[in-house]
Amino acid sequence: MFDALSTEANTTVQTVFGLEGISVNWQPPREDGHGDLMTTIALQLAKKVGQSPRDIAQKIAAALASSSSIEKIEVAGAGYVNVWLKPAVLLQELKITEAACTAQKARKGEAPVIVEYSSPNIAKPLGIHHILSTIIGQSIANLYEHLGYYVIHWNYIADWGVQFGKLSVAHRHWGTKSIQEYTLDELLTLYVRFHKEVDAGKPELEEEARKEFKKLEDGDAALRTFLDAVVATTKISLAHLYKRLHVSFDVDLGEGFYEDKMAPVIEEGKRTKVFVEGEKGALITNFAESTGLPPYMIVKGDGATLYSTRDLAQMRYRIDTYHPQAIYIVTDIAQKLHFEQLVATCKQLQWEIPAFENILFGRMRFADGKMSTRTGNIVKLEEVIEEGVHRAAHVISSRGESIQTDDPKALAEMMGVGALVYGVLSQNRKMDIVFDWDKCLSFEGNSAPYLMYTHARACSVLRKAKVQHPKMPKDAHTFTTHERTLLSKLLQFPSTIEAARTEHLPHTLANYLYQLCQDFNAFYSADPIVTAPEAERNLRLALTSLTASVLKTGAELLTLRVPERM
RNA sequence: GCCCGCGUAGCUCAGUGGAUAGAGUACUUGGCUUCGAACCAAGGGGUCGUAGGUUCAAUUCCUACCGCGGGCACCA
Repeated sequence: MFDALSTEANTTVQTVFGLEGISVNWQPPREDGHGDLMTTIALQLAKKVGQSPRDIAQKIAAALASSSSIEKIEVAGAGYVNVWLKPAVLLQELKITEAACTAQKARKGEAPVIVEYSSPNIAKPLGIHHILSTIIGQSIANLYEHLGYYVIHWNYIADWGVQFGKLSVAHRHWGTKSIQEYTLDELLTLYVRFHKEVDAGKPELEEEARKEFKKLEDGDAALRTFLDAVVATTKISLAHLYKRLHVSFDVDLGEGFYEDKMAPVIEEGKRTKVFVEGEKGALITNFAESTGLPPYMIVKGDGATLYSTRDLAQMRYRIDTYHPQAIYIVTDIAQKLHFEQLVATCKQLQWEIPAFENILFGRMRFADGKMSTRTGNIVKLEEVIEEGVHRAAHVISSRGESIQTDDPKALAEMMGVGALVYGVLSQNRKMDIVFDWDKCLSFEGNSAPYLMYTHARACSVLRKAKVQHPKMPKDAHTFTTHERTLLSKLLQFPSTIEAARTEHLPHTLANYLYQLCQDFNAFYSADPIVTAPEAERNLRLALTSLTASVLKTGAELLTLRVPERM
């Protein structure tokens, strides 16, 4: 922000105090009444320069007072320097916010960023907890894309493993129809039945399932057909859900894809002695004691492969095929160790891997215990969405005449899905969440409908004024407090999305949008817009229009949608 | 046992090496003859888990402890 001022201030401080390489850390003040920008540079320099913070601050203020961009500068408190900028400077700066509302074109020739998220299981409906990886991942991918990165949205589908042996066994024993005809719910019922029978005294079923899966691994054609049918059923259901959530993928390779890509990796590890024999004939990697990492199993004692084997093969495949600049994998915190071991193993294999981060989020659980697909103790994502849309429809119909939308059904969808998604994205992803119907479908206060309402309200003002794209005035005599507060907030949009991308924290954007709404609504109720004198009217309409653009852009980055009427 | 994350208002959560720690919700009030009241404005409510340490300045960084959650070889 404000490059000209920054340069001027740096030069000033360096000259006045004879210091090299000092740069002034300008920040937007946290509270009103401290100007447009503030700095604590005087406090930081006090010891180095051997003067009191207030004296230093006074000297900086005196030197900068004549700057062409500064309207007022003052020293406050222990030695803060607060700056008020001239209206023309602030209005000029808003152009950067305007530009930030348009997605940047992908930079040519730049290596891709792979974002892996959602990663559902096959043959089971998505549970409510799947919303976390799905939405957090999509919003992070959106941020990268908006800021000009070439992003590969990657869905790593769990379509391999002993669970298919179990499913096949369950189908053979208790199946009621041909495999293609099952719904996901029915497949889940079969899976739950399997575990019930095991627990009820048929442990031999487990062994049967393992053998069944071994047959699949050995290329049994009938089982392959079985698996393909189940995958097809699952994908149809997923596609439907992803569409409602505004989530999309470029690649959706399953674990099975890596079946023939693991052997070379295992060979390489053996040859380089990175993989060594562990207990019961298993193949493991040991790490230096300084890493604090426990051994990592690559191949089981019976020769079967694991998650880790496939992830190594996948790493190799991604690097060789896409040459990505970064790989980000969005998973819950329980997988942290696994990915630390994966990266450490890659290093021991001397693979040159790109920037890598396991983007973690907290666990979701029920107030009365864990979610478990084994027992069927699962709240389905789709039923939560349906409930949200249902509740939204109820709110809409109860408002009767005051509703302005011409499509209540679409609005209910937008609100119901939005409430759920906003609930996830407005809090720090690292926090654990206890599932609660009312909490995750909130329509009040800091929630999706508040953003939607504010956007609809801003659009309504522009309709009333009969202007579509009002131009931001080049100058203004003065600002009201509410104009200035709103304007400051609008200025922060570009740095907010950049920080949300860098830190992989979409909730910082959600919180910013919420504050923007608060500032706009306070401005709206204090300052007349359409009926104001011409100069004020032009400025206020332009601020209203820019607020609407920022809200829409920001919301869409979070996978939300906002209406023009509601 | 070892390792990781979290602990902020009654509840649900933001936040930061810096000025008086903020929202929502709940409670108490005020504001529609005026651009959308799904809104705005005002009020009460806090030993920022506990104890030390570093710093001009710590709720923020470091250490220990307590509480909760997770992980620690044949699941993913």
